[in-house]
Amino acid sequence: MPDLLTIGELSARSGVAPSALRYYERLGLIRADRTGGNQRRYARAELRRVAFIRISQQVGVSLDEIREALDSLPEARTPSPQDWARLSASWRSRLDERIRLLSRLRDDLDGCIGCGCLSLQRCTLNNPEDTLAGEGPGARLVLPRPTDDPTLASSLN
Amino acid sequence: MPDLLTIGELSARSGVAPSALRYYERLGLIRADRTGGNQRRYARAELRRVAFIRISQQVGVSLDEIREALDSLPEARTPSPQDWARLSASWRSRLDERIRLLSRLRDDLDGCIGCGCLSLQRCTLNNPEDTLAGEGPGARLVLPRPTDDPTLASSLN
DNA sequence: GTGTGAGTTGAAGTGGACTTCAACTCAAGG
DNA sequence: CCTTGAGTTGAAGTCCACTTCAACTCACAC
Repeated sequence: MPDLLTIGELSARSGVAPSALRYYERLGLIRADRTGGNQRRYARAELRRVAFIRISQQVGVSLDEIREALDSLPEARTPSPQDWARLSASWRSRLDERIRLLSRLRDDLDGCIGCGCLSLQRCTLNNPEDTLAGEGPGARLVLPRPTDDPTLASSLN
Repeated sequence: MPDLLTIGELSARSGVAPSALRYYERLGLIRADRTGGNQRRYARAELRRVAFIRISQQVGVSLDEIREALDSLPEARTPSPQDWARLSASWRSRLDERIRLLSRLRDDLDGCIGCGCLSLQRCTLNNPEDTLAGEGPGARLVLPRPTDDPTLASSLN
């Protein structure tokens, strides 16, 4: 019934390096039982956690946020399919947003390639939310990572 | 005709911090003239470079690769719209690939949420290239970042 | 029992992309 | 002229997600 996995087995089955698994454990993302000789033994359920972690990273979520999400799982019992579904659904909007952003970038890039502007001068890239037209003339860059500068303005050429 | 920008101006117009602009310069991504007093003065064309850098980062390209791309621009003359178009087009397939991956993740996640498996047990997440079915029974994770482990196998439950 | 490959630890190192700091110098308005 | 905000430098620091290392110990097939 237990059927525990060694760190090497979990690593092989998840595609995550043992060192990374130990790291995840230190961060409180996964847990392991120990043998008498202090070696880790993972319940099969941990495989799901590792899967969730890797998927979440793909969506662009930090390990810290992933930990928070995993903390919301019931401790008493093995998480149910519904528990996992709830967690997965919680990333859905971020995934949508990320896809939307990249698709837009692609479209804009196509447009820019067509006209050769690329400079973001006229294309929608300038106005991430399409709502900044009032703040002075000209272009504004998309801010990929958190940047807190709302005072950008003016044209490129 | 020159109409040069100070680092503060370039920062404001690009949304990139001055420290980052200096960093880009150290890496050879952008360049600046100097005043008699050793202050940077940027030609307007640098704004395009910064735009290209930020767009490229969005696509998931490292600064090192961006530098290589920028190095392919003509040094003698100000890059033409065609030059920029060529560079932008060079990221297009990476952008497509990234979008494809995320879209697929979304679809799979939807499926998993529906069935509650999330564990990647049966869904396509397991087989990134749809071609690994022969290598032993069971699941395989998508490998988001370079991982060189082709020996993963077995089921999740 | 012994050899070997797998596992253990804490500490330190890596790489990417910047930011912060201290100690200065410049540029421009009043 | 003088003040003040903007700019300069190199070195060091930060954050994230790990990896590497040395020095051991375990587990298990023979």
